[in-house]
Amino acid sequence: MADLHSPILSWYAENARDLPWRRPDATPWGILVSEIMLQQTPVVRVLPIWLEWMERWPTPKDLAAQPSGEAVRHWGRLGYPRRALRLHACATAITEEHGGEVPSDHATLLALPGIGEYTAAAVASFAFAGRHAVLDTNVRRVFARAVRAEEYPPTATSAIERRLAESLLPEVGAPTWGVAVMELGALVCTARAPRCADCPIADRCAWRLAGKPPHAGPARKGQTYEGTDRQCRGRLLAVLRNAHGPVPKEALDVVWDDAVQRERALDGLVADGLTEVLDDGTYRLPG
DNA sequence: GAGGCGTGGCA
DNA sequence: TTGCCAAGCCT
Repeated sequence: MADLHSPILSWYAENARDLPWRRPDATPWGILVSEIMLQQTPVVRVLPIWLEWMERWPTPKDLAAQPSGEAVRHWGRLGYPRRALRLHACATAITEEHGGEVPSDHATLLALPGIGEYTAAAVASFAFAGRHAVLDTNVRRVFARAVRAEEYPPTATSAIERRLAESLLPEVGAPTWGVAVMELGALVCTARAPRCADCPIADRCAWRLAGKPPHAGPARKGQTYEGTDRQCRGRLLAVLRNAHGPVPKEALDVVWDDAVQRERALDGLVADGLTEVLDDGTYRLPG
């Protein structure tokens, strides 16, 4: 395989976006928050929320001092609000068990709520200059195409992908390499309409050289949303976010017609810790 | 390992 | 218009 490092690193030096969590003054906490917010969520939607969080809660201790419901409220419409809850739990664990400092060790990060394999590697790498393979959807797609001549990576991350990513990890400069490949996947080697004309490794991309064969395996399942419990939960939680105190149940009833589904969704929100029922039967974000 | 979990923009 | 997709994690 022809070398990928030089062209990708050169491309990144010229084309990297100026994102606040990539600047030299970004703290490990800021980087951790950005990684959680960016899970399944585009940069443009994360930016304003991240800036607000950093001003409001510049350290883990600041967030831990607030009720978890405040994290959910200021999550806004980022989606997957359980992430806000887990970030709050993260802040509490960091404050109580790690002296208020974000851990630098991959295994310790992995043990924190809401932090999985990818996020642990990303924080250890980007915040602490650790040498870890960061395998997110962008990196997996770039390698699937450039090396394996496949349009898309498999559904679940495989051992083969991990070995490949680790074998490509430079001895020096692993963090920049990781973010560079991610950026290439995000801006050029995109899922739907890759901009091969702008790609620094187009001349050696196995998938392009093979004539860009379309994805062969089983169709990748798309997720429906209209009419699901998820949509219902989103509407219910939006009511609680926008209220500044407890709301009567009637205020929730009006946002979803199907009573059976509505009750199920509401019970789910309570079970997940995203909603609290008070003694008088009103609802609010966790206080 | 498959399914659940929000939201909005774009091809 | 409507699926598809976006720096995943947890059960």
